[in-house]
Amino acid sequence: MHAPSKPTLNGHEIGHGRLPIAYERVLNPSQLEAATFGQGPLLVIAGAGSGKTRTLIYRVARLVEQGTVPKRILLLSFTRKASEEMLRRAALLLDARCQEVSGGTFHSFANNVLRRFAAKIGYPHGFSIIDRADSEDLIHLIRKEISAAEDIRELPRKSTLASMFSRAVNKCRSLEDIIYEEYQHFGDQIDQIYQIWQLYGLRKKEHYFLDYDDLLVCCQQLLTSDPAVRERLISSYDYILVDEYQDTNKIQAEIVFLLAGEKGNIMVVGDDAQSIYAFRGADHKNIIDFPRRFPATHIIKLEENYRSLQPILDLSNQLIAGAAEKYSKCLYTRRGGGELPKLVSTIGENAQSIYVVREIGRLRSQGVPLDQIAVLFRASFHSFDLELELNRAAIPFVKVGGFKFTDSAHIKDVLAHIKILIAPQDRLSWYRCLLLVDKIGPQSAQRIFEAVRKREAGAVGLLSAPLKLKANPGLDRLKELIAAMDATPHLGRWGEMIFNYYLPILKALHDDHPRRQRDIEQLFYIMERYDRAEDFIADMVLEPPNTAMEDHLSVTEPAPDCLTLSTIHSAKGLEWNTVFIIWALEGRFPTHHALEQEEMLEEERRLMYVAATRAQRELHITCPTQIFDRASQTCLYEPSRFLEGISEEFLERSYFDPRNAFQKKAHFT
DNA sequence: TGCGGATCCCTTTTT
DNA sequence: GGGATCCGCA
Repeated sequence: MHAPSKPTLNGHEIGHGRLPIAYERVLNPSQLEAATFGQGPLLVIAGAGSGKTRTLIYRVARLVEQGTVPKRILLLSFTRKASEEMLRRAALLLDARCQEVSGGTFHSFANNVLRRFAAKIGYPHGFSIIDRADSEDLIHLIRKEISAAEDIRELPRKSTLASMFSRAVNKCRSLEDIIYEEYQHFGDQIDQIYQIWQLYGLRKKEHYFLDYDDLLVCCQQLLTSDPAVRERLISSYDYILVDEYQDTNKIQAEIVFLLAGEKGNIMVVGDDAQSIYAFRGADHKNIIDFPRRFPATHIIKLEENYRSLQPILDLSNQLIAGAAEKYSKCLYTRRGGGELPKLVSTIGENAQSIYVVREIGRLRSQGVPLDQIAVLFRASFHSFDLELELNRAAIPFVKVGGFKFTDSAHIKDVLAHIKILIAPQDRLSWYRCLLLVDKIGPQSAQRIFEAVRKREAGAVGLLSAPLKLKANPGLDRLKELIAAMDATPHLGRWGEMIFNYYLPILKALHDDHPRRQRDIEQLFYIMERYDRAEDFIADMVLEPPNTAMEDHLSVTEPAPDCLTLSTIHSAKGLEWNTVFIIWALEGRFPTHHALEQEEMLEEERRLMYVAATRAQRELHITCPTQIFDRASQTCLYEPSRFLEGISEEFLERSYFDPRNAFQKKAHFT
């Protein structure tokens, strides 16, 4: 028997015009069962590359084909990009109705629900969503406020505080528990930390701020406390489909449960072996608990892999077999052939980069296009040296993951000027704008903000607020900008105004302003697609462009024939002909942060598994040795523990020295 | 009060 | 190499 064939058009699956889709011809029996499943709860355990997305697409098409109103299907997935892509493919398969399916991330779904019922959660005039950086800034202000000048150094820094709070919320634990379990060294400061947490909650209320976690919590609380709202939402959807269920946390699982209602037409798809978001509270036990919450659950397993050649699957199975928790699947393929995955060690980081560049050269000469090659790594800074080598070799690449476009100072600056107009109570954005003005520091910024707030006249209140300040040309320019923006309530016109105002500031602040200027132009290009500033800002917080700026923002078509550099987290769900995993070095991957805790190590292992299963035909793992690690003050030289025990039968080991090409290597010791 | 320079720290993954 | 903080000068 053959693997089911995929009819394709431009690489995408297509149906047969208006003819019924021949599900049984294009899906394997398990996929078919999932796609055509009727009513009731369904759990699909889908191994890597087993056609999970495909199955979901066909299920959406099937439901629509059978007459379900598209809007009444709710598809929750991990990123908006993923769900858009899914619906696009479903539309190709059936027809444009599929594009109308409701969907998005849990956070964007929660946002939509809360906007509709804002009054019920105490925000009759709406709310703004703050991202992680904003939330840290707010915590920072509180931290400075409450600490007597002498003990501020004793307190955890703002990012640590933010992590503590977020973990407590996402894991549904008390702050005390989190501190005692994961931050013992701050046990003495627990009272102050708790006080900061409470003030943080208060400040958010005062400013109508919701952070990422609040979106989920408020949504869950709304569903729990208001049966009428819950009924309305339940009756809005006939079917709920959740992708990547292994990466949901307790609150998200609860939301799913609350939405399912009596009908329980809920399908979740996931793979416990690919759970890599425990650090933000994801609980892969949600998958295991699902049949308990929905006793009538039907379970389907997808184990046949259509992505990778057998040697890659063998290695992946070996990787996950070493896990403490046993996983109940084993991937197999019917496609033969393929070479053993390689583990290549080099002396130093640069030799690793040179190896990757040379291999990419070889692949290209063999006709593999660059966009079929990816380099994956644990943390985004791991690719710095490689990026230099790629530039030297004139190999174009896009980098995904890590620092985001919206994290950079100049983009945040621009967004802050929009935010003060649409949310004049937003203290953080006011501070940000005011501190950019010459001669204005924290003290003046605070006074000005309070004066504007008292006016209760929106951002233009700045023009009439009584400010006891000396003449300040910079501030006058800001006033002019605000007046002009206020007089022109068209988002499309704001870009130019802010640009003209901000450009001199940008030039004075950053010596690399040409690059930053291009970023800002890109931002305005994205902005043009929006009518309402509120929608634009909300999207920038909830779904910021994921590529790390430069010229290839995802606004235009994906850059043609370009190598992909990506964190493993951002590579989830994707696949390439050839994959390089770099820095498979003990202390880097697994990261030294994980070495002490068994659970974190297990997550690192799953991460390695996710990385390896991205490859279709070739897999190269590299391990630079003799790396001095500043954090531990030691020299790192051991390959990742996940590879150590794997026999020669599954992994070919060699040593690469750029000066005299390759040397085979029998064994590591 | 603002600001530039010196010194200390730590360096992950994402909505 | 970049933040956060401190300190001294204008």
